[in-house]
Amino acid sequence: MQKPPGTAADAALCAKFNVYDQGCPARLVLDHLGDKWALLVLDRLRHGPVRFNAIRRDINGISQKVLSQVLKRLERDGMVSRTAFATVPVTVEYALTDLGQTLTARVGPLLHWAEDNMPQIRAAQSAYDGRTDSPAAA
Amino acid sequence: MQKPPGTAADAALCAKFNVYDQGCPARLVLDHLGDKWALLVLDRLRHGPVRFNAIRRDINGISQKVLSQVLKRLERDGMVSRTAFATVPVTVEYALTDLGQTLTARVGPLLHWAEDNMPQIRAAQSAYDGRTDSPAAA
DNA sequence: GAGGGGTGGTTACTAAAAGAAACTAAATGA
DNA sequence: TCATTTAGTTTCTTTTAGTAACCACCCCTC
Repeated sequence: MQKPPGTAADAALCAKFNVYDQGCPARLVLDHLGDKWALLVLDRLRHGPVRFNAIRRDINGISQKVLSQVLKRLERDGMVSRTAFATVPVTVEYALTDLGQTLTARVGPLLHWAEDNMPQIRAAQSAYDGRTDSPAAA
Repeated sequence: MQKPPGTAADAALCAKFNVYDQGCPARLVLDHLGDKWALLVLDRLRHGPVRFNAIRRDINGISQKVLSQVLKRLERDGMVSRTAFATVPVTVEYALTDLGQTLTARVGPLLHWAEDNMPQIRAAQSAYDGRTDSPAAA
């Protein structure tokens, strides 16, 4: 056993910008960002404008309802623009705004990280599940 | 009105690593990453080891249950290490693993982005809510 | 020696969200 | 005539998230 850790004084490091605070506006944005679908949608739009059903087909498993909700939220937050074309049937195109592009630049690395580190994650999971004291080892 | 957009050919750009695919292992990780609490916990651990109740106090609004679940998941995925000390009462310390640190390096910018771009987001929300055709303008 | 507080959780209950499937409506193609 | 396309909405069911209470353990004060 190691010796007990230092208890306090590190909380001060998180005082400048309180994403940790419930009332902080940044927390409201995080609520939208902390959503796997939103992350995927943002990344899907990275290469240019995409139509509703194209996104739906590409992001395997997303429902129409959720996609509709996510897009509406992202549009409201100014990250995505919605453009309707007078075709028949109507064509709706979603694209990243300038703001959305600066965000997506930070979302991409996160998604790539998951892809690049799958072996380590898999190994960690196996090790964890194989541990005698793990909940998985019943 | 603009002219209709190009329909296909852009789907191929997303073919190399399919985070978009339901079965893809990276998608499973994304399911954990796409969680506001996980993002906050990872960021909270950035400055060094922290104890359970310290995280709980700092991350305003998180419940014990959720924190417990998130930490367990992050530990299983090999991003966080859990160390119990033989103090009384028992002290449990959570810290980022090397893997977790490479991830947190990408999570931080995302959180900072939210903090830095709040004015733009607020403005976009006001503009959206004030639009005559917006759902908020009933 | 009876409370009050701190440690790190788990368990039950409930409120909110996600997911599946059907439906809208107008027009095109078979 | 019927299926398909467009972009969604509506309804219903299942899953998840969150709230609150409780557990055991020990220290300290009163």
